[in-house]
Amino acid sequence: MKTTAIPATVQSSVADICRLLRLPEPAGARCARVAFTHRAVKSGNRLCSQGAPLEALYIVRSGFLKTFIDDDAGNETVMEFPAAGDLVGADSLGYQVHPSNAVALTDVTVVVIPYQSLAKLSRLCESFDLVLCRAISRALVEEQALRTIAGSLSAEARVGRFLARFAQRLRERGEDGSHLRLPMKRQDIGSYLGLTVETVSRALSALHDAGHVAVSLRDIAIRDEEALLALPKRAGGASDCETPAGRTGRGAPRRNLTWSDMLGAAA
Amino acid sequence: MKTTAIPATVQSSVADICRLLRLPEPAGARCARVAFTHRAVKSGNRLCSQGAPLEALYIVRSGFLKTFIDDDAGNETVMEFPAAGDLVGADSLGYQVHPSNAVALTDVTVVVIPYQSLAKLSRLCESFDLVLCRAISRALVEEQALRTIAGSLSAEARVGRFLARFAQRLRERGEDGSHLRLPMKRQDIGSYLGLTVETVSRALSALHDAGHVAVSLRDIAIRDEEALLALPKRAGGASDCETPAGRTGRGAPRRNLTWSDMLGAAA
DNA sequence: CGACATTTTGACGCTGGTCAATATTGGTGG
DNA sequence: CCACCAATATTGACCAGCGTCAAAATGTCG
Repeated sequence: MKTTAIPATVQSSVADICRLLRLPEPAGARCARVAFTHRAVKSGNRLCSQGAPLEALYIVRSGFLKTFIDDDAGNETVMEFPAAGDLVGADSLGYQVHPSNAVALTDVTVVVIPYQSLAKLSRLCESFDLVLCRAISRALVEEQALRTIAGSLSAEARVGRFLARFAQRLRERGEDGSHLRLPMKRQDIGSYLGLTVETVSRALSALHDAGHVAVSLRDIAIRDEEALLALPKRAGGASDCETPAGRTGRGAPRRNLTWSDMLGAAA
Repeated sequence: MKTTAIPATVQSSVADICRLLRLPEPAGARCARVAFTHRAVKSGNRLCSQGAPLEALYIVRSGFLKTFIDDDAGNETVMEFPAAGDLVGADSLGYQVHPSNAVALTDVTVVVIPYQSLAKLSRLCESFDLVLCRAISRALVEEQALRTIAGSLSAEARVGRFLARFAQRLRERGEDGSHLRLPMKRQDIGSYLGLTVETVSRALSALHDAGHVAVSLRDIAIRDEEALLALPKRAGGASDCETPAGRTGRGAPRRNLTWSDMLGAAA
């Protein structure tokens, strides 16, 4: 939960934001003037609600959230689990109201970018919008990647990828990644992956029994990340089309490339 | 395929682009100077390829495309079917290379927005980037909506929604919408919805037999759009939680709100 | 310690994936 | 114009993965 290298001020500059987003700062920019306030959200509280008018974008500084859509029947579909450095509210830019809800799964702090100030920013800080574009673009790719795996992988493989991806995101944020504490319920994971609670639970048990992870409630220890990513698409055959024997060969040259492959090489 | 109200010039202004995207033009803008060239792509040819360096964004003027991702095993996952007014290549902005392929399903013309000129545009035409942001944001919401239906609806309901959505998109572009000619194969629809070819075919036959549509190969006549959108989530129960009897009641006040609900009211 | 939420495990059935065969279309050349 | 072929679409039979229902186990909070 530590926000590496970003001081605990109550305001953030454009440079801070780019660092958080892990995107290069726009070229010639005297954006130093502009500063954005922070906001704290306690665990369980909402950051924004579906149907509410668009007021601001948020960039997470610390903690975890869950964004979801309530359909007409009342059941929710989880869209993302934003963590430090993720943009929240990007989906509302194209419309006048928020299409989704965001609640804090842990205590959270965010940088607030008021919607009104976006137009002003275009003048004050050229091509700051472009940084936003790139951040939204990334969210889009993430969403596409998720649809790819949800559409073609078995339940166990989806859960495996979810865990590996979560660990990778922790690593990107400077944490260990070999041990993780999930901030969300099984139900949320299921909704996120297009599965039921029971299936998620069973998949976790199976991965545990196979020795790929050690599951104790929401505490997960990653034992064999390779294996998590090499789980079969459907049934029967070996992990992939390549890798004739064994299971991807233990200590193969590639490390955390697999989800990145799908995302197509980060900038 | 007529590009309503947009002249068949070989260049487009910023205003033209906003009209195509169905987004309001940025406020105070002397963007008239800037002009973008067009490009024609014959049916079956590629607009851009996965892994290729990012060179330009495209906005479709006429025709249909298919964007898809090839995973390591060689099988493709269809992401979108861009039509007139849709942005192609938005997913590449956040990275240095194209994460996806785009091929023309029919003869296609696009407006080319060179990547290099995006930075220049920020100066010449303030908040043009913001228009882009909103277009990408819409794509993101579309993607989320798709995951919602793919994650919770039955095969038949997915195909029904797909057809209704396709008809709606034609209507948004000034066409009839009661009769449509699909530009893509069953296989593509299946990949798009997370189903197999056979299941798509069966679903279409079922919808045909139920009288909701008339299917003849790629020519589809929509007979009861209400019914297409009211198909059951899983199995057993009635169409929804509401609507006690019948099937959503034939000629109910709502028309093309259903997918829009999910998208959360267009701007 | 008791009420409740979350997680796990079991049994069963249906949806939809898989394999296989046939039908229809479109394109090409004789 | 028709024979021939590949690509696409449809249909059928089979069965397994996962959703559903039900209950028990474990954890959380007042």
